Amino acid sequence: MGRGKIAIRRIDDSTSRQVTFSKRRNGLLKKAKELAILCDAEVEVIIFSSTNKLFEFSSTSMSSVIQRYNQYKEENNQLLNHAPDDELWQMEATILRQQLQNLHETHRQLMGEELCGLGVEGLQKLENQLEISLKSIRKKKEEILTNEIQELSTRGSLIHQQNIELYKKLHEAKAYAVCDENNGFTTGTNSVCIQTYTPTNLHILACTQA
Amino acid sequence: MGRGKIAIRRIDDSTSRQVTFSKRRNGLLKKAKELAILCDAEVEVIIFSSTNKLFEFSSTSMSSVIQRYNQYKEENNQLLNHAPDDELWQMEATILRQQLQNLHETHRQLMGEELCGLGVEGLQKLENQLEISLKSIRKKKEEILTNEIQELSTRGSLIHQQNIELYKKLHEAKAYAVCDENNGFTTGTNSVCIQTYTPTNLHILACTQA
DNA sequence: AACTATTTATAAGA
DNA sequence: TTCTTATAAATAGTT
Repeated sequence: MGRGKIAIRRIDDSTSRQVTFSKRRNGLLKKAKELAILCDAEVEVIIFSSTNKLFEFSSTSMSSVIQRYNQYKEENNQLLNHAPDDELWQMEATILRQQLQNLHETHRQLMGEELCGLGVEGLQKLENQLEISLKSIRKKKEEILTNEIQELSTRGSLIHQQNIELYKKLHEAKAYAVCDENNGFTTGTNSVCIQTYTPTNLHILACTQA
Repeated sequence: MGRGKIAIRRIDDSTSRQVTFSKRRNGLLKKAKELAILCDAEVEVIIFSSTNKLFEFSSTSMSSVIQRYNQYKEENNQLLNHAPDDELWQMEATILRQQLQNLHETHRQLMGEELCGLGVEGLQKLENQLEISLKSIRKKKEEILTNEIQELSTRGSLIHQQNIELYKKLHEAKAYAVCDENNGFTTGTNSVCIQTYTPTNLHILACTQA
């Protein structure tokens, strides 16, 4: 795949080999990753360059794959000469992995994937379960929203109430200030001012703060 | 690289995923081999399918690569090489148990239980997912039912067809029996015989079919 | 398991 | 190393 075709054997030219290594290494790692994602597989790649540099990819954890690999090989080769502790933990891990796998399958079905193994009856049961789930989820959502609205509304009217109080106080303060001014020099305009503040402003307030 | 482009994410259809796995697995192993040869590198690939089958490639010996890998890692992470086997397994079990627990929680939420940890947004996402699931499940169910109906219908008409054939044969047999009585006479009589039988039987048949 | 239309990887060159 | 581009190779969808 390139300008020309090359035979699959060691590239003699060192520079060219280095360049090809870099390109193909990336290609391999990319494809490993894609395979793992696309096909839900556990994939692990280890590469040592001729200059002894390490490159790796692992879809899960490297050590877990290696462990699993060893486990697989041991099962096949029947080289089970383990210390008891080892075996116990290993067994535990195996059981857990199995459980995880089962749960994974159920989970997929709940997500509407991998329905092939199910008959009409199974599908119906799944459907019923999901409808129950939906009902429960919607109820919970409504509950939260209702609460939020309730709270907001309560807080709103509280604030509004405070506002009214504040304006009342403000008004009183102003009224006193006017009275203070009247102490020395009296004019007709002052009394007019007081009267215009009292009822009208409170009404306007109620509108703007609501 | 195919008839169409695909997004790199888990393939939902299980058959398709299986096929792709098979193709890409071969591709990956081939490329690993080529890289090892072309660039004189030590390459190792381990693949576990979602059905837990093992596939592997190693340019030298697998255990030697793993050993080398562990040696390489030893510098950064002493745990992998130095910890006794049972500790490694214990670690693995712990990780698996954690994964199981996480999946369990998600599972409960899909079942409409334990929704307390979720906000409105999370609930909405869950709801959307379940609706997608339901759609997919109902589609599958309908598919199965439609197929069943189709099959029954096909089998029904097949049986009916057989019925017609049987009646025809029966009639012919009777016609010949009548002709045998007329031993040696010409075709004129035969055709009359047939005509008297034919329409009646077909009529009866037509009624049973409908 | 083949086939083939496309997409992707990459060899060569800059 | 990185970019470009012509071409080889891989593979998605189809039969």
